[in-house]
Amino acid sequence: MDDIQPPGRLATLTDVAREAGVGESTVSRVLRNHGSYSKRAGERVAEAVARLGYVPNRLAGSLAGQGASARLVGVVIPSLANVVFPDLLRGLTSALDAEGIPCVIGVSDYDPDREEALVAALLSWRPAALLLTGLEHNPGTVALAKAGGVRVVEMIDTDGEGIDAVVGFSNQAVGAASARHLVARGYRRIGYLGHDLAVDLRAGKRLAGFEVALSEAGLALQAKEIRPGPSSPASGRAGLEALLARHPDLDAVYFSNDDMALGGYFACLAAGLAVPGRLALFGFNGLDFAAAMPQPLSTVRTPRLEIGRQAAACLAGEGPKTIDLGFKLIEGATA
Amino acid sequence: MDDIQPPGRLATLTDVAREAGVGESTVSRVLRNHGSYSKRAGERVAEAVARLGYVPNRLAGSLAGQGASARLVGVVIPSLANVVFPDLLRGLTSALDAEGIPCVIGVSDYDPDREEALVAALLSWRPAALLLTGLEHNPGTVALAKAGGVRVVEMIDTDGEGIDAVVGFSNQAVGAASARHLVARGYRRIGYLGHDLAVDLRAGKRLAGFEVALSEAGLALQAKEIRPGPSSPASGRAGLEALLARHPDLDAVYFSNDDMALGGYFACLAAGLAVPGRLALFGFNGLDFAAAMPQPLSTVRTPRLEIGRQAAACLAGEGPKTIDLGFKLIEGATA
DNA sequence: TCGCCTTTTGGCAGCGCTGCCAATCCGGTT
DNA sequence: AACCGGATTGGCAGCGCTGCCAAAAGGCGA
Repeated sequence: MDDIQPPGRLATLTDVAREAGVGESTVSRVLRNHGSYSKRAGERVAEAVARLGYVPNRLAGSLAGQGASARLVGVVIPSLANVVFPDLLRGLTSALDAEGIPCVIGVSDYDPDREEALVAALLSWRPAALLLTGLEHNPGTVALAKAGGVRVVEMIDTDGEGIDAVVGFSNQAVGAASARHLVARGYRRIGYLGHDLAVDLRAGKRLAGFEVALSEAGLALQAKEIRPGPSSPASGRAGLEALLARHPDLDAVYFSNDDMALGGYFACLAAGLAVPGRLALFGFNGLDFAAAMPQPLSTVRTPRLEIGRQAAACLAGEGPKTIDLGFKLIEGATA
Repeated sequence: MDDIQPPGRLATLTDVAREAGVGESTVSRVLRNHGSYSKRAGERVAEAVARLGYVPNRLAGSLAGQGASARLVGVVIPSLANVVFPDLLRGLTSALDAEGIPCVIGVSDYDPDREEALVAALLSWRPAALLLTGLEHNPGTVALAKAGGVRVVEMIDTDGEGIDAVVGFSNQAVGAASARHLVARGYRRIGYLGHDLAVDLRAGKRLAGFEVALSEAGLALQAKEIRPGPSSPASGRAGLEALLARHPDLDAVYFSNDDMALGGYFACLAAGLAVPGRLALFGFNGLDFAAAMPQPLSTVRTPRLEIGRQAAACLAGEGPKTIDLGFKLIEGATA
């Protein structure tokens, strides 16, 4: 622990070997607990490590090791502003920490070109695996990922073809289930309120599934309000007010997610509209606050943590694989 | 782009040099745009790179380079469940992406021992800098960080001594300002509702500042309810119900953060308590939903993104430095 | 055409570690 | 005392790249 380094230079494995009076290979074997070594050697190395405050250099280790890939995984997510993605990371890190594998993250801001650049940047660290969000990528991204020679896991969305492994649920099915729920409850004049679909493709898939199920019931969406920018309660509140101003006769609104729905709920409270008597609200994600509302929000709970965990478990595997973790419709009291 | 690699082996800089008919050093210079090279050499290298689908190996690059530190930063945060930390990461990555520096993250779960382990693990990647949360760490963590020879930036909290650079705001001052606001508004029977303080030390500092300011006004906290586990709207709702059951005479409640306050607000709505007439609510963080509530939440807005950005800016700097980014009291309509 | 200076270039050591291989050690046999 | 097999050990090449240096190539005025 004492700082007896020659200033400016960190201890190396060679220093440890000298200090412990053993060979480099022995130190390496002891530190990785790989191969056989005597108890005595183990002790001397441990002492020397403590004395020098040695921290192994994994850059060198990974470079020298078999396959030259690092015990790191690269993760590209579109945003950190939407709780969904931190939740995903949460599941991931909880599973990966157990193995001592850290995540290197990149945030694409929903921009496919940025995603491609991030994938290239992350691959340059020779990660053991690459985790992407969604199934839609630039051709260049796919080419890079395939050529990179790493396991690729795509998270969240199962509606389409994956590069390698896919872990998530069907957004179309979520939309369809949501629509069927509203129809079964007797709602007929249904509107949609969402954030930018061109950007959040999965929200678009949900809406597509929603409309299909609606038309199967002989209904059609009465109104659609798309707000620019990311989803948020503020956007949901303003959006619902705008939607109702244009279509006061709606009896239910399907939101692109719970954040938007919370804003919608606030708009109803502020305007004194009875929920769900005057207007029913239906969300998506099953965030924490949904259950704490005076009337629990009707929504669909997605297995976000579990997706992260399963994605981590997938890294070990081989070959293409799709894991559909499903979702759970929460009846709630707003629809 | 075509996949003409000898199977299983990724192209190396030497391959590119051969393909382009130039020396390795020239390729290196071209790729890093460092040193001088002819236009012709630049073109030939660019072509070879494209032809081979070459992705540089930064493990090797960092190992060979000066100082042998990687263009990576290590980040340790206590949690991903609380929006605050993703926001911090958001600020960080937005600033760092511009420089092409990715973050390697570790999540400590508010456990100092885990934090220490993560710091050791991250240092083994020889990051250019280390970003920690808060000022309280194990002695071992501090020793590692100091010996690691990297710039250390501690984020969020400025109430205490930092290792190197510190970027954040004073949690004590936040608590004091919150108390003064409630006192000025005429509230006298004030309670506190928080999540686990032993774990979230910064919430504890806010409460300490709050109580000091209260006593300076000749008042004292009437009741304190601490809920185990992390903060959440559900915990806030259950907590407020418990608190009011024990102390029905409170006229204001200070919450450990906005999530808890939102739960409290829902509890009031459900119980038909007028806010702030019957009970005033005061939060912390200034999250997005606070402004969208029918009555905007009275809270304190913290510069989370800015902390991340400034922390990134700090990495370049030298020597100890403390940046207090302050906070903003949002009057709102709930207190 | 020649010499001189600047730009451009390639060779090669070495970053810190791991994997391989051959050397050494130890305990029990013959 | 010589021998044997397994456990333990150290030396060293090499992972892919960068930094340094000396060599080669141009440019230009005399």
